Amino acid sequence: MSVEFDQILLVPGYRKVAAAITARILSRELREGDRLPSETELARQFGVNRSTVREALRELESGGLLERRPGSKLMTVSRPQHRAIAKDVGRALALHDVTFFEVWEALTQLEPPMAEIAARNRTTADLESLVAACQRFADENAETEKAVHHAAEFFRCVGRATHNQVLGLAQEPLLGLLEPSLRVMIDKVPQARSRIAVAERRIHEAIGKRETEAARTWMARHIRDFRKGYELADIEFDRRVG
Amino acid sequence: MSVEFDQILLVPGYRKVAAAITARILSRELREGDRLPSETELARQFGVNRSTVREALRELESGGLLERRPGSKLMTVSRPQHRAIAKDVGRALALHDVTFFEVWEALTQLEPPMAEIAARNRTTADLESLVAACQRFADENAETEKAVHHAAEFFRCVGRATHNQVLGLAQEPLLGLLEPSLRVMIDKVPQARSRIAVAERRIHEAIGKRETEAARTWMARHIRDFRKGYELADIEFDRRVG
DNA sequence: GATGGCCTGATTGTCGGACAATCATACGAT
DNA sequence: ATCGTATGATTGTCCGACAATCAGGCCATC
Repeated sequence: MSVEFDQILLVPGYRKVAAAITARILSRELREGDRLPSETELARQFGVNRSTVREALRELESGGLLERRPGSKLMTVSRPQHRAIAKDVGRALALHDVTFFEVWEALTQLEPPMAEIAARNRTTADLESLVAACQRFADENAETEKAVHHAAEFFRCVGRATHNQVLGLAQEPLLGLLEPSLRVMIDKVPQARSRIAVAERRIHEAIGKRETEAARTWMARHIRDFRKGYELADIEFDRRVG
Repeated sequence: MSVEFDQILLVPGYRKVAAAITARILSRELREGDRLPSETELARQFGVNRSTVREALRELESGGLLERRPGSKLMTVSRPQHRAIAKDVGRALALHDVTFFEVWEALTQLEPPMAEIAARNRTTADLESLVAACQRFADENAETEKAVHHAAEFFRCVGRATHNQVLGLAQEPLLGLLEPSLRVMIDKVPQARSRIAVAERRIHEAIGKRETEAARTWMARHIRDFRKGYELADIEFDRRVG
């Protein structure tokens, strides 16, 4: 007869403290903008040393659950912003040796439906920011850095226009990986800038007129163009990003 | 004439240390499995106190870049695992008051293409684990908890079968949110279990025969069924998840 | 030779106390 | 009302300390 014991795990104090505060935030007892007690006070309440509290705070801080308003020492509860989350995800993907192809394939699947949904759900304000983003790309695409940034920003506007936070967030890490990919391609392909500008215009026009099918189609074409760009720039498709 | 100064930001030491180590990991100087020097040694190298190093380590640890093999004190470099990342993302979405509908809509857009890609790229091993997951759901769905878990696990198998890490990771937070949604629905809808079982079988059969269109279609139906389930269970669609 | 016991040094988790720099706020001077 | 100043609170960093645990070597036992 074989006796087996469960692994006994001893959780360090700083993680217990972090878990306790996290639970309070998730249960909404602590709401966004609420100020956390001082470190000394927390140490007193939890009955641990201030150093232990500080280690716990670093965990929450890097998870985005706490933040400090610029130029202030007080820590306030915050909802993790999409960009911050995306940074972590993008980093993870880069470390997993994600290839250009994988990023492109994901964009292929994700973006056209998003354009369609955006065409259905966009508000007037969405449309305005979409047009503005398109305009910014058209106006300031001389510097590689600005061009890349504005191209990604256009996608973000589409994402917001879907009014679906899940889709918006799912897209974000992709854009984080698209930027470096685009950076190495855009200057090698002379016609890239104009093609992007045209595609963006078609897309925002379709979204503006609520033409769902047209929006999807032009977005699909837009993404296909990226692939062509990579081929023209002679970038191997199984090269890893980042 | 207006003079404007950039905001001067003083970065605390623990964040500089964290950034320095992170950079080493992202540049692959530190590779997965490498053991980090001891805290005392790091403190010596960076010329800061051990407490400062520890706060930095907590940041990296919660970001998944460092981990401790169970029952060991040594910290080793690690690539953030998908599940860990997804936990953060799911938490963020929950705090942003994501609704059932948003999760469902995202699944609607994401899963059918994934099934199609899986049908194209799956290996024999993928198919085996897919069949096994399907079987596990069919066999052990009496307990709510197990049923929910196995249902999500089936999606994960499909995700792995796509051989696209980006898609697999994008899907993960959705599953994290699907589980609680499914948990409140599955026991209220008598026919839910059998419908899920049937859909899973159709999907894995299509993937097995590499019938891309059939895989997509059945997956789409599978997701549509979830929506019907919510309606039957009388769950308001704009209720927030979590 | 394999196993287990024992010792030693290294490492982590936690603690207490300390201090400079900065922030928040109230008070007073101009 | 605006600007300085004083005061207390808070954070960032440091130092030193110690128990608990881990890693590895040594040795006796079987």
